[in-house]
Amino acid sequence: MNRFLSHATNRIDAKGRVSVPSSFRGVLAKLDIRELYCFQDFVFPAISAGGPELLDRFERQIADEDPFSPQANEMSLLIHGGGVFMKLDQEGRLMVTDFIRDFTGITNEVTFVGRADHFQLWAPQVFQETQATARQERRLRGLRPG
Amino acid sequence: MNRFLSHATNRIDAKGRVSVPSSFRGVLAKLDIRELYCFQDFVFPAISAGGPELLDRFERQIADEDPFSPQANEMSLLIHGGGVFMKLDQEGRLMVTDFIRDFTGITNEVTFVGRADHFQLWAPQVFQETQATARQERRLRGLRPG
DNA sequence: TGGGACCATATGGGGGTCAATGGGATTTGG
DNA sequence: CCAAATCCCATTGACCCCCATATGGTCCCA
Repeated sequence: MNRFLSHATNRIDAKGRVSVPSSFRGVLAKLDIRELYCFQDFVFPAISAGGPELLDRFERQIADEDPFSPQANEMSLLIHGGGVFMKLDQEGRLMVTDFIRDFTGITNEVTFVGRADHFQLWAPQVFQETQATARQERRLRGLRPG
Repeated sequence: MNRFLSHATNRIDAKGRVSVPSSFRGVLAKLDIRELYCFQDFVFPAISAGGPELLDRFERQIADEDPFSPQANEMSLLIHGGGVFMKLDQEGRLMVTDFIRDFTGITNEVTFVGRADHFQLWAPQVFQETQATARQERRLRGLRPG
């Protein structure tokens, strides 16, 4: 598989680490991603993680604007100030830093959620509720496929 | 890493010093920056800090305009009158002067914010709020990439 | 078909290394 | 000569390499 799919919840250990699901690590290996660009999502209280080209894409978007404009300044505040590169340890674990905890509300467990070209880190209960809400809204709009 | 990313909050000690995050110091070393050019940001209540070439870039921009124009005059007022050079001590700490405190509202703690080619000093709560607002505006503009 | 060998993943923790912080001692500048 | 800035060292705590254990699943063979 070459994209991130499904979701799984893992425990954070006493040192603040959590295992990234094996299937996600497999995708990372296949895409040759050794360092994760992680940023605070613009819409949900979740951390999004993907390859460095994700940041490149954002920066190209900034470069298309006047570099001194408030909009460019604001965008940089989010993708640079709200983003960071992280690495997995040898066992494929990730440190759950305050950068992640403060923004997501994660405490003891992490729900990993596949999003095709990247994946996200959620507080389990927040993910449950948000997904349920999204499903509900979709049903109300009558856009449910199938 | 060769650019300033992410954010971190450090305490100001009894002598008014604060540690610059290790990752930022690493970038400074890699870019061979020994002296910081610090200036009052044009958009946000934050101090921006980077290498001397930052000032050079601003001055070149002034030089491209009519030197007696109001715009050039105004720009000089900001980058010269609102700027200063600073150095880190041996442990990588920075004196938090009134120049910094008055403009940012910083008192006990400093949030360091990466901005790719420079970094900023914010009052922690002001940063939180400004970033949240930026995220909100981005959402309203419907410009979410990805 | 049931038991057991084998394997992969998740989890736990020891111990070294490095960064953040605190504070005494010394120097510098007005 | 005094106050502030800087140097230097000690302490604490966080992170990371490395190895051990737990847990659950699959495959093979009797």
